[in-house]
Amino acid sequence: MRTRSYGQFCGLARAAEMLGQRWTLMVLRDLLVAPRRYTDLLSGLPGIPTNVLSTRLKELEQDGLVMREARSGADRSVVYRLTPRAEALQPALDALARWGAADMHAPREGEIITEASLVSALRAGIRADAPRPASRRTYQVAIADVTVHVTLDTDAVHVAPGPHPHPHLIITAGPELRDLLAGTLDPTQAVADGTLQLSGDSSALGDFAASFHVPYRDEPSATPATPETRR
Amino acid sequence: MRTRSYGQFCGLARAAEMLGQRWTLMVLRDLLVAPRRYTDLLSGLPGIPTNVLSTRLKELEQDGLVMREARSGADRSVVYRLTPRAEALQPALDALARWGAADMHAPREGEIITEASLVSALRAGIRADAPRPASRRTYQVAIADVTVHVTLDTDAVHVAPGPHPHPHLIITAGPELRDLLAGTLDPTQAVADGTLQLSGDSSALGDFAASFHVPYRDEPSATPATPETRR
DNA sequence: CGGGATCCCCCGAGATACTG
DNA sequence: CAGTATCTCGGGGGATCCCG
Repeated sequence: MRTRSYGQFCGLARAAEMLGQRWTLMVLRDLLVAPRRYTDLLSGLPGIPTNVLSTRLKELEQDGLVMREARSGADRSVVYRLTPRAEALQPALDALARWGAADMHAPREGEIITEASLVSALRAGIRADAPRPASRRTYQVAIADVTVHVTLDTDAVHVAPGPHPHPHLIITAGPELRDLLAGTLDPTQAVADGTLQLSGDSSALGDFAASFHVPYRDEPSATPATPETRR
Repeated sequence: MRTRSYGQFCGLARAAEMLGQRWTLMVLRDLLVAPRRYTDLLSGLPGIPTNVLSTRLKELEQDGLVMREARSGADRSVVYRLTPRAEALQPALDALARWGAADMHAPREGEIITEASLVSALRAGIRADAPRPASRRTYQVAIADVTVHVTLDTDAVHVAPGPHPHPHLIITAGPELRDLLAGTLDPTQAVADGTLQLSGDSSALGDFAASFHVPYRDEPSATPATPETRR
């Protein structure tokens, strides 16, 4: 049985009817990163009950947001893939993610970072107005056990899961990467004190930092030691 | 007791934790239009149980999204007003509303149009790239029993609830206004067949139509014989 | 009359076990 | 691997009641 309608001829109400169920946005976030199998989704969303995931996938399929691809063959796996209709959610989910990130400073007790959460955060933070580098640059970003890669093209930014075969620069960090995206973490100092670890062409870090921006709501008053300027 | 966390360091998860409860987005939509009293919200959201509205308002207040203003004085009314933090949701809710409107053609059985839904739909549909008129134009838009007004300034578009004292043009329509926003309703023909009723400076209709755009997902090819198909 | 609080019922979510 | 089955429990739907 589907959730009751809100009874209004309203785009936001329609969206809320399709997306408002618990875990639905998280499932879509994961599928926006890449098509996933059932168990991929389970492991990427710790805490989701299996019956709830099962129910959500059926509802999303019925709403025309998810396609279920049963692969017959060697690996009899089932892959869930977003429809174009669901992919059109990207701008809206990015806006929501930016809003939610505006007062997300550090992980709360027990909060983890997943591949999908990192890709989602970076995609949401791509600045349209960023100066693009003269030539393509590639990065690998690692936090804890998740790795994603970023491509700075001369005309676009791409974020995708997994490592990059030949990145110009490998950035290894912790949740403090959040501050780098906000512009409240001085890159050179962060490298100096080990918050950020670089491997490769360190000079490419500036282009990376300039390509993203996820501001905090109330720019925290400069920490005494680091009077960091913000944009 | 608040809803459980998703356990991830993720802006979208934070947003979902604050906004994902049933009716929350609708309450915020109404408050984005104007501060409201408890009974205003009840009447603007037919079907919401009073205990749910009460609970949502408390949660929103605790999350720093709503301020409760108890007016002592002649009218001892309580007014709920959004905080700046909640007003920052506007772009995200607009994006969601556009997405939800993309396959919202006609009202489903029993669906109504409220003041907040109309203001919200128009605000979500403001095109940033629209040509602005040489001088300010004002409109009053009426559907069924709700009336809102629109101001086309030379550098911005404003949508607000209620009538306008001296509109250049009064537009009276039905849900087919949705098709006008999508660009699939020919204004001159709609006026001719009574779908749109104008009162005032009819020549201002073009500027109005050009200022908004809420496309359908699959743009239905302009049906030459029957311009209007769905209802 | 505005602004809720209280009650009951039931569905949906959480947790876990089990199966094709 | 990809779910279904079952149970419990909290939260939403709906109606009514209460208080200043």
